Amino acid sequence: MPSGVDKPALQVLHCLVEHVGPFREGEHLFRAHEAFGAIFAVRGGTVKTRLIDSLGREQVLGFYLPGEMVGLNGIHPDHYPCDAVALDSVYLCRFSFRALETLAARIPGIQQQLFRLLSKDIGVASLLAGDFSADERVAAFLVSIADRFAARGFSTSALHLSMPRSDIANYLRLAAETVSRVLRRFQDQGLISVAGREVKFTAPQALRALARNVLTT
Amino acid sequence: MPSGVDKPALQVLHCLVEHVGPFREGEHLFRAHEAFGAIFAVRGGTVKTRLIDSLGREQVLGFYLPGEMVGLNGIHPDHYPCDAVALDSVYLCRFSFRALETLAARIPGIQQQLFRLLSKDIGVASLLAGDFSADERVAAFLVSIADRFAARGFSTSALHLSMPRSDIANYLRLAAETVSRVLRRFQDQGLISVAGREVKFTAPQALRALARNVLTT
DNA sequence: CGGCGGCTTGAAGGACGTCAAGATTAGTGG
DNA sequence: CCACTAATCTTGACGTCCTTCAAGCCGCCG
Repeated sequence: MPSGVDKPALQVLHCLVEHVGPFREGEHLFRAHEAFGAIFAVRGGTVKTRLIDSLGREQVLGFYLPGEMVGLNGIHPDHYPCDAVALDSVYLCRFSFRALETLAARIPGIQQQLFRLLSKDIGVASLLAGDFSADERVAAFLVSIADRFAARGFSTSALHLSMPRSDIANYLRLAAETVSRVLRRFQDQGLISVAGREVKFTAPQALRALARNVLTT
Repeated sequence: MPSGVDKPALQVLHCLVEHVGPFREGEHLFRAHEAFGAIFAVRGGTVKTRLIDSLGREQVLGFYLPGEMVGLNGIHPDHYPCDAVALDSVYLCRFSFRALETLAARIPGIQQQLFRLLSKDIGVASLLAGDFSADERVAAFLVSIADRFAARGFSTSALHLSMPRSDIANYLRLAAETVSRVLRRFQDQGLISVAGREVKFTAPQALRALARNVLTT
């Protein structure tokens, strides 16, 4: 996770880490309003975060792939601001935040890294914030997932979506039918090839061009 | 600003504070990509933050009223991620961030406060993130501005919008014409009374009911 | 095999954007 | 004090993108 942390610091870190899992599809890592106690690094599987509003409607906030951190946004009010749900079999590293925080006071690298991760989460919301077309949103979503997998060494030409269309649609603030139609059109245009949740990139440049407006904002 | 900071700490703070201004309408507090050096507290006037994308289009990110902090989101990459522009005559307190950061290492209250302010900025984006109707967005905008003024002791029944319709529309991801139409309809429905940039709240409960879905997310 | 949930596809309707033209206001100089 | 200009704001007509509603399809598991 941190690049600028020396060896003794890493050894202290190991004391804080706890391997947990597996969580099965639909199980909760934590729930909204629970006391904030830890942040999690995904080792395997996929996690979605979501919020249920007063009318019972779900709002998908984000997806977390292997190598990414979940739960950071609970720091402020000392309780988690959303649910975290496993989308398939999920394995995690659990970091006790109390210990991490006191550690941060002693090792400047840690504190900076926390600030960095926090700030990064602010920027991610921009995928939703702008007034983008359905095409741009879906393209940006695919590119974003692909890039994050690629950063962890997975294939760059194909990927598996572990979430249903309805979750993608909800996350992108579109109707599930619209996502379906856009994927179909992308396939007809030769940009991708879709079979259920398996996606192959046949014209990655064109897809990236569509996504550019969204992701560079 | 901080409630849990004792008196000697406040005295140190005074050394970091520098009164600046006035900035006139259209003047920049800072610009995107500039080196990050300070955060600002608004003493008087209104500030908007915005981003100009590669195609030259403006994206309004937020408005800052007296008593609020601008520039926090520049912490991570060590340069400001957006422009900050005065909407009228603006007076500020300038906090050198380097000094603030070293101070934070010694006084735990400060560090917590910084984390708190950072996390708060994450949540604000939710006004834009959801798929809300134009009515809900405009209502939420008005309520949000009114509440923030109220928190500083200003009138709760009326307010002055210091930004043009186009900025409101851009911020809410709507067309300026739509904002105009919604305000007109709100007035026809007896919710508010609009005269240019002056807004009176004639049925605050009803307006708040409209905004609820947006703000409680 | 039969049912169920997720995915796809089509048709109709609505919400908002765009375009274009006025109305109002503020600011400026005579 | 008044006329003139230039933004800003409003209002209307029309088009478009996306949602909604409804039905059919596919794969999976009992």
